[in-house]
Amino acid sequence: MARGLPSNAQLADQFELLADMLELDGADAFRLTAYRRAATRIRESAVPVAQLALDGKATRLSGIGTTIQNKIIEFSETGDLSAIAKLRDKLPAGLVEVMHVPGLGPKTARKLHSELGVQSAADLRSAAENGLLAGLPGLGPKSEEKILRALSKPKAGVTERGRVLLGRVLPAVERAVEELREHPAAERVSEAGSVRRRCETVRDLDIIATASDPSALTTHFAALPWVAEVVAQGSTKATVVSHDGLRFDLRVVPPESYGNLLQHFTGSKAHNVALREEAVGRKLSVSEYGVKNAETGDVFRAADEEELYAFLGYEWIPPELRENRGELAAARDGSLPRLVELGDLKGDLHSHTDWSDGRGTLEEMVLGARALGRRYLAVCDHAKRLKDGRLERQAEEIAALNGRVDGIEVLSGVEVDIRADGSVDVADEPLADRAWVMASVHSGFDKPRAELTRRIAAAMENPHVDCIGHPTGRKINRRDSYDIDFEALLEKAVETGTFLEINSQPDRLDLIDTHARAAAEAGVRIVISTDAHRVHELDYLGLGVAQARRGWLTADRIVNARPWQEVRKLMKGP
DNA sequence: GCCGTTTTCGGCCCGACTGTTTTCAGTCG
Repeated sequence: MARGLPSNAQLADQFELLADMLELDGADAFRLTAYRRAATRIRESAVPVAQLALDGKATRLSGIGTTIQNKIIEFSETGDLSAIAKLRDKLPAGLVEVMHVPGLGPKTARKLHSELGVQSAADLRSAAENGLLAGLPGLGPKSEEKILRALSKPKAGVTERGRVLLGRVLPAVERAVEELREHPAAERVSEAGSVRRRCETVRDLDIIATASDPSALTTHFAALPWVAEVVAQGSTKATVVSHDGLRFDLRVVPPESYGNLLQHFTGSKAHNVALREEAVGRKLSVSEYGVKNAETGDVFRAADEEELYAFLGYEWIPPELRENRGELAAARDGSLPRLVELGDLKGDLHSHTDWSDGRGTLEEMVLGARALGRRYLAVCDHAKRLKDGRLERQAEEIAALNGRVDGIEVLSGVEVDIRADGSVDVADEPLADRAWVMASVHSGFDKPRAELTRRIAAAMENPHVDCIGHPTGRKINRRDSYDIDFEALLEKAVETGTFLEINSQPDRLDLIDTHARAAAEAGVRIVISTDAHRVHELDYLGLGVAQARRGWLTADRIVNARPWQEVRKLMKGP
């Protein structure tokens, strides 16, 4: 892999900047859409798009044609885009931040520039404070006030603040849906929005319902015991905030268009836009209220999403796939994957106990796993905490536990550290005695790409290492992935027969969806495991399954969708 | 700028809300 190429994120940022500046310049709106769509495609790609472009293969990604491919090459080789440089001569660079102030857009930003000479957010603030805005055509005192309010909020709308981990909100939204279903006026109730798509973080929680008495349901909702604040409440819509700061939106909709509305409010936006674009080609106009035939004027309303997708010529698409990453084409030709489900998983291959940094005892963890229906549990305490014979003593205790606990098999696993030189912190012989070995990087995250890649590849070469734990090391909202040549590691994983983990911890979910998909396509087998450190964390497995589903994974790619005896056959030879 | 179940040219999602307007432009999701 060539060194010093721009990352996908850097490329995506360039094209978004280019689109913003073109928009300020008054360019054709469809060009902007094209650049923004390409930016998304690049950002979500699991492989380095700069390299793809240099190889002439970036045009294989939908939304990237030769013009954009050439711009990727230009940026990769020169570190700059002449198209952006040209626009910088025409427009002050600070105008982009003006345009991003909530409530403002390109047109208003341009007007502020031409009429008042505003060149930056700072200029905008002083213009507003001096009362200069209200005098402009199209703007009034309310706009001025709104702009000042937006500017006083530090970086509103730019940061990831306000997004909450899926693992935190999922129990809350499931409880809310349950409580609504219990009400006599409720008919159908479903989560919607990003939580239904199982995005790793979400902002608001959307719920869609039908009811015999809509206002009775919204009233019931606003009065639930966990509600701290009722932001808005009408007969068909209510917005509330829970005591722990989660914002819920309930919409009660007519039963005959429940399918249209649930589909619309589940999104994603990109999925809906693509769906509607495809429909336009067949003279159908799709909205949340129905599908209108442009020629006959007939409106099709769907009580179910299945009917809606079928009417438009698709299989029903699982919400986790609705990100405009090829699901529409697959649903049209009947080639959607049959996604893995929580019920497919037979065991959990990564857990900790109080032998290392876990909080539960060996027995508590095992009984907890059994209670959740797991048929096996690998205990993978950190090797560095199992020195001086403790590794062997734990194995004896695990054997004893297997003797007296029925219904679950306890595997004597271990989690070893991958050292800087790629070796692991347990010698071959004791490692060979363990039934299951996870190897993870726990230090030196900021080392250069080549070094980290070599390091993990070396661990994969170890004949006792079965699976790489949390392969990219990211922590959501806290730490980026470490810099690795992911493609090279996929090749190495296939070559050595090493599995990769989807770690189900709410702030890890590592591999992420796009990486997991690329791994499976490359032929790598995936382990979905909890990395549980306490009994209740054994329940996180569903989060890992959700991430796997977002990565298009089927049960046959998942190692622990098999009984332990079959897993052993997939593992590296003795 | 991209793309092809009608297209290599001529299209490109849809509706609500806001603030400013007397019929609409801009912004947002």
